[in-house]
Amino acid sequence: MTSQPAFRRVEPDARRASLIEACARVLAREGSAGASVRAIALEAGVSPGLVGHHFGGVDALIAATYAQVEAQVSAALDAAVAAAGPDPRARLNAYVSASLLPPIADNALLSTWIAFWSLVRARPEIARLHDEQYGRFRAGLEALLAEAGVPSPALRRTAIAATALVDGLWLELCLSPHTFARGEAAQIAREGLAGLTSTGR
Amino acid sequence: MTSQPAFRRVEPDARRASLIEACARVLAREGSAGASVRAIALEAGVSPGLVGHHFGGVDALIAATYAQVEAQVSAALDAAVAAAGPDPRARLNAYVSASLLPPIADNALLSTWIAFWSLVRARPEIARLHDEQYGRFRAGLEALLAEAGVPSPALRRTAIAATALVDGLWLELCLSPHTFARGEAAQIAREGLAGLTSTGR
DNA sequence: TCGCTTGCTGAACGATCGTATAACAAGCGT
DNA sequence: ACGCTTGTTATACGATCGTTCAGCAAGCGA
Repeated sequence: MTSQPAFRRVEPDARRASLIEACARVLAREGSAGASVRAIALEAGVSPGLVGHHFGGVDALIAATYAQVEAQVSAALDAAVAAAGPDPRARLNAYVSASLLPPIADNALLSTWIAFWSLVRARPEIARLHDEQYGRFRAGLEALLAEAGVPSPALRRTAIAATALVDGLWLELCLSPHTFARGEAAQIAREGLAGLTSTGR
Repeated sequence: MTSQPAFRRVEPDARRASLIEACARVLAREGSAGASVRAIALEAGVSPGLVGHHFGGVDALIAATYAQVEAQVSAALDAAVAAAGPDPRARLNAYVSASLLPPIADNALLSTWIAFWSLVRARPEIARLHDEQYGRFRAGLEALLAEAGVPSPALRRTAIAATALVDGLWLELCLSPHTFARGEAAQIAREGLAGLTSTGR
């Protein structure tokens, strides 16, 4: 009778990725308060010591998870824009709509995102990542708005408003998912965007 | 030499109010993660045991703090609307602008609010309070929108969009206060509202 | 097949968490 | 002036937190 190995050795990059995924799942399920080293390690099926071994501390793991989630969202948005074709208005709509439809407007992803928000004020590293992410999101939106003919002076304010609209819908979608459905949120965002760009002059 | 009293006896209601204020300050300063019984008691200048004595547990204190902050915000918004006079459009603008100007768009208040958001998913009592608060905010907005001539079919969607716009601006105002100023946020909200109501048809 | 590298485990540490409770004392009523 | 009510303190308890580290073992290379 040959006993199976008590654990599997995995190369560091793969293990780090596995821990990041587990961290995202815990953040989604229990919020930032429940994202303890032990809970994450249990979720990943490894011992608690591994977090310190691969990331140095739980803060670095959470920051890495933020970076990875943000990269996923950015990639999905870029893909949606690319799939929308050349029409500027369609590309703009695709950017905003995609933010509020699967796979981005996924319950787990939104919960993870709000957990990050709650950490911004406490952890400077998370705050830095947030600023970068917000800047990127708004810059992408500004570029699409410019393509769509929004004049330069109104660009910044329109982009801020549209970002706020999307973030606010994300927030409510996450906090009380029964208030409205994902499809309705996307529709509201599309209509709202039309209003924001029409009077932005 | 007469030694001064080691502590002062205060009637329960006043002590509860004092603890609620201390809780709000801690939430604003350190976020939800830092709102421990001991930190709150230290902030209030009392012993940790008092929290359990007056509220039964820290969860009830946080819920009570939520309720009190929400009541303050509601009162301030109602006052702003009342001060705006009879014109429907002015009342609507006052409602939205007041949400993004002092004293509501105060750093401490916004930080407290985001701390509550981060607790919604973890604590059912907070989730219930949030649903009530969100419903009230949206209902007030719907009433003002109806006054301002927004047709009934578009009422719900427009109110959701406007609420999302305000929440999103709150969020960013709180997460990275250096991105834009409070006054700019109020201006963006006013312009955005004009756009939302013009094409909401 | 065996040694070596190293990913990994699991226990232990001190700090801090929320809560319960016995003892204390402030200050009003008599 | 003194007893009584009760608001308040201080301590203790068990659980859980993040982190550390000595040692085990997986699995590749020789």
